[in-house]
Amino acid sequence: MSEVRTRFAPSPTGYMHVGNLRTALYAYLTARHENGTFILRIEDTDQERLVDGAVDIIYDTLKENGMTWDEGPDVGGDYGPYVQSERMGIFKDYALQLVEKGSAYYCFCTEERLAAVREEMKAAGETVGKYDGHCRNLSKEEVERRLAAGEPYVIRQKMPTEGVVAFDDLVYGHIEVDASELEDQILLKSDGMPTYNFANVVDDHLMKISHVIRGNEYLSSAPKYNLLYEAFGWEKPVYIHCPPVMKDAHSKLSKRNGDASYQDLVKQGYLSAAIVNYLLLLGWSPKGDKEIFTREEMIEMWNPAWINKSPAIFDIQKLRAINAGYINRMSDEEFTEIARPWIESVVKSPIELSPLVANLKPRCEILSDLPERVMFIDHMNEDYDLAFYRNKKFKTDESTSLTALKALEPVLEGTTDWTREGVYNACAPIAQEMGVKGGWLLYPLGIALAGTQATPGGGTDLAVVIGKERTLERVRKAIARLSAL
RNA sequence: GGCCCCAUCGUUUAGUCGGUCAGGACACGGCCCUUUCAAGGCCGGAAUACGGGUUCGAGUCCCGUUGGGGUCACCA
Repeated sequence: MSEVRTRFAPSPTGYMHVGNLRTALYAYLTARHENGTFILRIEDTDQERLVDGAVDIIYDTLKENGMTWDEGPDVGGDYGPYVQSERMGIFKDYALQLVEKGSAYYCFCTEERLAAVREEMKAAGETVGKYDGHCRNLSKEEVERRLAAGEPYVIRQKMPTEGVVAFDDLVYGHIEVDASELEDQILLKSDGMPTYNFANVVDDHLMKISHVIRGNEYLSSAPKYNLLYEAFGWEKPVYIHCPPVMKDAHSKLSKRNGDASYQDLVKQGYLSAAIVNYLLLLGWSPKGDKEIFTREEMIEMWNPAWINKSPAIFDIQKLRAINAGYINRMSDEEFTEIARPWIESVVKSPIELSPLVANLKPRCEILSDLPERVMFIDHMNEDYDLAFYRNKKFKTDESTSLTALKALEPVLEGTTDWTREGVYNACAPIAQEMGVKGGWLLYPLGIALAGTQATPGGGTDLAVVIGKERTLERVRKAIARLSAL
């Protein structure tokens, strides 16, 4: 079996949207699973839509996700150049070869004539569409004469007039289309440049691409591609068309609509590994029930035949859950490292992060959840609602909380071992002495220290984090407010 | 509109050659645990778009209907 070579061929037109990234992932995995070659080709022939810096975004995104390419613009390779705009010289010869073989022909029709024909058809109530084949059977002599006269021309692919054209797709199976449906599409434009369809086929062949992996918007043009391979006598690739990633049931996820791109998600605090893991599962599923995988596991189990046929809606909730899964699996050290900048964006006073980590990790699904959770450390809302002290489960209210805090205050003041264990061991026995549950005593402490009901830890945990001085200060303020009721 | 493709819980999916209560995950609800909130554990509600066939038996095969997507450029 010949070598597996796949390519990711994006247009550098802006940010990387997640559908694109998924296609890249699938192409990457297909190559790696077979110990093949993964190629990056930049398709920048649409100068109108080029965006500065977009190529770097492609490089960075792929690199961030460990999707390294073996051949590409920056690393070279035996089949370059890998930037399409640098390959423009090679296509005319291939188009002429096709004319030579009778599979393509010169067309001298002007845009005006084409427009007129379209108008006529419209007027006659016919379906407007295909080129009418006006130049399909020009004599050799006439072609020679008009070329010599310098008339502008394009080269069109000559489609069969009858029968069916078929191709096989790894996910969609055998697809047949009536030859009469196919248009004599332009291969070489009047400026001598190839159309995308033509350049793509020629490039894929020259780069020895064995598996063509792309979005299923190309499904309808696949028969034409196949015909091209046949006309040249080239070996056809395995086609793998992927269904689109949808924003909702009706529209695709797209950057034009301002939908979240990969970069946006990262900015929002999603881990790139989690994003990729989620994308892997969007439209594809492995054998067992497992959902979180290392890159090695992905490569090992990958099978493109398991790609789904129908569109899949991007579900941010599920991404959140996968992200939370990744965070939970991190070591405290790893988590601390990535969480630090998010925490320090709102906590300026020097604090010991370690007592927080164990409590923060399971409470944070995405990193941007962090700031609001630790905000209270430096900026507590002093006017918090005293009704927060009411808790059904612990049978507390403003009055019992005042009692609890008054009991805790001297104990806290007398505690010298200001550690998790030290503070808890000092406070917990009070509950026993008073004959109450731990929650009755300590729930109010959390409210007094944070001014909110959702905190990254219990009352004594918070005390340790904000330090003895602030703890006493806040407890006394709480006692004052509650006494004033 | 022509052509092509698709159709299982709200979402994402499993269901390989038709044959065990249609399984998992997310979300949702409940319970347990508990110094808050989470996390975790347990339990629960939730789907084969519709109509016809074929068959002893269909989510699975066939036809139709409906719904949705894609594509019909000297764009990529």
